[in-house]
Amino acid sequence: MRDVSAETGPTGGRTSEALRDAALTLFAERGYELTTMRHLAEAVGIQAPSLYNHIPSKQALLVEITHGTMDALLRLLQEAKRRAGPDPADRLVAATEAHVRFHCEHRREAFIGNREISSLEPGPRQELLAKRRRYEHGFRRLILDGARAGTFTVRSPKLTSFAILEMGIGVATWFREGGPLSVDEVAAVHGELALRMVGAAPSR
Amino acid sequence: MRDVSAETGPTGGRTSEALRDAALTLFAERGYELTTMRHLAEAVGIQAPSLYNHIPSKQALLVEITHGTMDALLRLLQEAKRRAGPDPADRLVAATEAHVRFHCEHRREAFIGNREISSLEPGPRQELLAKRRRYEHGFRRLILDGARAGTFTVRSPKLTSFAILEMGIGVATWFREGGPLSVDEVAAVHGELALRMVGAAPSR
Amino acid sequence: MRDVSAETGPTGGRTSEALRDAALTLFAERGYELTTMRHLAEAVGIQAPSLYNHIPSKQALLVEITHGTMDALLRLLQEAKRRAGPDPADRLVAATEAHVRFHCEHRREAFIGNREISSLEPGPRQELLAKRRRYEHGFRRLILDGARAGTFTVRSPKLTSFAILEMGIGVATWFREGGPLSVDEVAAVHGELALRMVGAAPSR
Amino acid sequence: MRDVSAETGPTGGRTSEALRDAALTLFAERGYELTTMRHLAEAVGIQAPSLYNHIPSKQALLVEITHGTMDALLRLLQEAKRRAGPDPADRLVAATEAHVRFHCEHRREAFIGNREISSLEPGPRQELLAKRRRYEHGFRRLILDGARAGTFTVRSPKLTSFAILEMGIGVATWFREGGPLSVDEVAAVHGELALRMVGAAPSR
DNA sequence: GATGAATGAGATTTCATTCAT
DNA sequence: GATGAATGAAATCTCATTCAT
Repeated sequence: MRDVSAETGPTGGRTSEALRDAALTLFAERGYELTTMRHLAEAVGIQAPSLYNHIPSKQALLVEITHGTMDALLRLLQEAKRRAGPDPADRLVAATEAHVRFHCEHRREAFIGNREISSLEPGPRQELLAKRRRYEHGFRRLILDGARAGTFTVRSPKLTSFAILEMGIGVATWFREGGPLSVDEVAAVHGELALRMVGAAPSR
Repeated sequence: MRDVSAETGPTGGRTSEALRDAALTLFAERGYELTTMRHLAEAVGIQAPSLYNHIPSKQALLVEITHGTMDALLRLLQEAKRRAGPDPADRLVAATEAHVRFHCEHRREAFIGNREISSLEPGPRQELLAKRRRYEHGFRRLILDGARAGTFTVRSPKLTSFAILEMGIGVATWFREGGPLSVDEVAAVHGELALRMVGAAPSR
Repeated sequence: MRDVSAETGPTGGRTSEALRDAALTLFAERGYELTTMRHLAEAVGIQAPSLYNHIPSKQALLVEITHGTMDALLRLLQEAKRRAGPDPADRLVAATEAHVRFHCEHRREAFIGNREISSLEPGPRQELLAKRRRYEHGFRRLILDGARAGTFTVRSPKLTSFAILEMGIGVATWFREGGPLSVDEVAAVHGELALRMVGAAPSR
Repeated sequence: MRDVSAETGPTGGRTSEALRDAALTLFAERGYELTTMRHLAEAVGIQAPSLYNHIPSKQALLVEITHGTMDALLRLLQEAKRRAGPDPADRLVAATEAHVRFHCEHRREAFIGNREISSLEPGPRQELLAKRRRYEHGFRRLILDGARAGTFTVRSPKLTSFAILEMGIGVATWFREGGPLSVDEVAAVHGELALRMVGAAPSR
């Protein structure tokens, strides 16, 4: 499950890890703007200026989190497609489940990646939005492929892929590990919802 | 469609209205924290301190926007139910369409209402979250009613209502008046998606 | 007892009187700087800008209070001397009692007149300090006269007059009408203390 | 004579000391409200925000000064009693002289401690007033003891202790080191005045 | 006499960041 | 790696006062 922070970079010390974790929690809870360097420093047990031994800036921390998250999602999407085989329905379910799973298992990352886009500086923001578009296009292609094959019936592939992604993103808002619903259950429900949305649910 | 700004308060002058509008645009674009009083003042054409002749504080502006929005949604939901008659499918479609319509027509309000919850102070935040829960419960009840009547088949009413709401909320992110899709189209697509999600779509 | 506000000027309306009274109370309680025009306006039941129909500025209000107070004290001192006759002891007692009486009966004025000197602008401040010096010199002369006549024995006429005045000023801090001590009692005690201080107390 | 600044706190650096000194001078001269952080910073030779490396707030600076002063006075009173031995007259003179000495040698502290009470926030203000009451009670007890022993004759112990304290406080207003009167002289005069006030002055 | 709206000046404080140690 | 001190920029908000109505 260390996927996301895999490319953290050179600084892999204890404190650097703790800092990243603190940032995830604090950015998710209070938001990027309201999280101060002092908050982060306190969470790690050092003084604020010492943070600069671990990161170049507060913005860099956000960039790393948001881009790391988006990169992980893109990777997961490719992986799901590869594993799922040729059947359009199988592929859509696999992709949807991977999407939802990530939003359960990396709630904070996902939450930040969606809420704090406007806190990114123009450069990183544009790049992130580009990645998001790539990600969405990946889903839309799945839908279009199924439609062309006659397996899916969709009125608007674009709206449908938006809807599938969006409802998965929403999971990060409320999902709680150890809550009434397991990751598997949520993923399965969303997989079936996606199938229904494209008109390919097994007749009951 | 003036529902949202109905409870703007006593100061109904030209400037007060302009201020509210500026806040909607700026809060939506740059976020609450990054919008300064000076930005708002410039948008209205007065000096920053003069804003305090119209609002007691920046936070009050946010509270009014977020709560006004949530109140409007709650009203719209009741209205949709009343108008739709007794059929569960009709009711769900009406509610979903109203939900989506609002998120198209009041993009800024909806966007702020979802993104800036963490910028609210504890009191108003808790109250807003309570209203959101009430809203979601209203949708879930529609689904439960349809399921009990045998019209709907759902694995998880809760997840399903979450998903329907979430995908509607997402619309506020990308919808653009005058874009390729009209409000009616988006609402219709979402209505059908909702129907499919509860297993009640007309066989094709 | 309207002595103090005798030279209030042309504006003698209901509101103007109420304003002066409110200023006395508020300046005494919160201090000049911490009393805002809004506070004063609220106390009078109008809006802040309307105050300017009654006074030219906040500072003018303070000037009027402080100078009015000091003028009243100077007048009272002359009056006491005139009434007391030629005996040095009688004169000192009469002056001390008048001093103390005023600080009981015009607590707020006296308090402000002493505490807010530094809130006066340079011009009025210097003038007020000059009046205070004149007032003190008046007392010192009483002591010097008694000393020259052999009635009083004092090590330092200056320090003694300072001390007598200062202890009277202190009364404004704690005296409360209707409290355990009457004005007459306080005045009598201070009169005797003054006499003792100059070594002219009746042998007991 | 370093009593007052004894509890300056952790930051004992050059700047912190200079800041405290600047605050004493400026608060005494212009008053707390009219002294800005910028004034303080200029006096110390740094930028205003840098002050917050040394103190948590402007108010904290005032609290430290006023409470430090009152604590010092309470200590000095105990000390004077201890040193003076059992004779009531000796004890009263010792306490009065200590009181006056402090007001000569720590004019700024004493002045601020008396004038800026209303600038304190409610909590610290109440605590300070409580300390002042304790201090006054200490003096009053001296007088009551002497009266009970038959050494003193006083009409009102309360008024008398008020008067003795008040006249000492007044010294802080005008005393100037290097002026015509030395600390010793002023203290001696006040000691004798106190003795006369309680009717215990040596027959001349 | 009163007021709503506006304003210029300014105050305290926060914050990300730098730097010498 | 860590820190205390410092800083420039800036933010929200207060305040006395003005003015047209």
